[in-house]
Amino acid sequence: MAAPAEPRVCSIARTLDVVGEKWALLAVREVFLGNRRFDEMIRRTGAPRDTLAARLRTLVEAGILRRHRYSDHPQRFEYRLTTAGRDLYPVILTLLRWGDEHLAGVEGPPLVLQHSCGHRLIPEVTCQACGEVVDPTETSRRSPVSS
Amino acid sequence: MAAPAEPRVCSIARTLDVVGEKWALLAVREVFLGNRRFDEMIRRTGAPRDTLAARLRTLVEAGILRRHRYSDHPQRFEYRLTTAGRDLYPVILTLLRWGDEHLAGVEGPPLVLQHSCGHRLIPEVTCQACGEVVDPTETSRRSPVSS
DNA sequence: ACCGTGCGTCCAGAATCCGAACTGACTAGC
DNA sequence: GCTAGTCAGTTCGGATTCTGGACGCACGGT
Repeated sequence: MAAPAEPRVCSIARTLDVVGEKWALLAVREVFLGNRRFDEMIRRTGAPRDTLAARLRTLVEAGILRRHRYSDHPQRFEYRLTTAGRDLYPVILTLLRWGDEHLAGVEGPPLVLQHSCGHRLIPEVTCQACGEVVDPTETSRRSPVSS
Repeated sequence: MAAPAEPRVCSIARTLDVVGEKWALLAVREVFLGNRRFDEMIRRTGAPRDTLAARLRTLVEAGILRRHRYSDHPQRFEYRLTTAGRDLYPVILTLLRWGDEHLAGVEGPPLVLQHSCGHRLIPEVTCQACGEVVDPTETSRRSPVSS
């Protein structure tokens, strides 16, 4: 009986289950940029209202966003990042960088970030232990749990 | 005439147009892990064959994967990363890390990577200019193109 | 000739996404 | 008071996309 080798259990897959749906990360992007309200997100992302509403629900359920009431009488909510949501910043940044490098038109990157050190922010992924920039050829797998 | 404020032009959105579809990044993950063949990817990702075939096509069109013939007579192809594809490694790593931190079960991360420096790889996103770990509170927007 | 493997395609149904219109609770202007 | 406008969604029918299962085809081994 040939082992069916069921789908790899993996944090990448699990993360994509949560933020991999269309518009999810764009909603998170908007919150990072300070646009926390529904209609503003609709305008800035171009998502259908319906879809955005569904996405925000799942992001709240997943603990990435938090619904915060900013008006009582017409009940109005805005969406804020939780700690887990803020931890998505590296994901956003690496996506941004890839797009800047591989899809930027002649006009260059449409959104440029500035780091507090005074320079333009160019995000790099480094090894926490040694600080070196990480390259696929310099990493290997380490004894997984067996399966 | 209220400005409709059309969707933000943004490298994140553009990147997601290319790799944001379901299964796309899992296919790329498999190639990073060395599984370059169709059936192997099917087994390891759990994607439907049809969907994977479509995804591989778009990834090839997008210049992320390259089809490489490894057998002539039964024409057989495997999928290899292009330079642009290898540049997705940071995206994969940040997704992995987020999942490890926020979705790992009691068993801990199912996939552990080792860096050539000898330590377990824990990827961090740092500023190319100053080397500091990047925090959302320490970045700001820099003169966008106007819109 | 027959079975198994590798790499897909084809198909029909299910799930999801889409845009536009609508609701409901207000606020601002006249 | 009446009309407009804003905000945060929901509802709706139609368009897309995903899904799993069956099928096709070219081998290779026995």
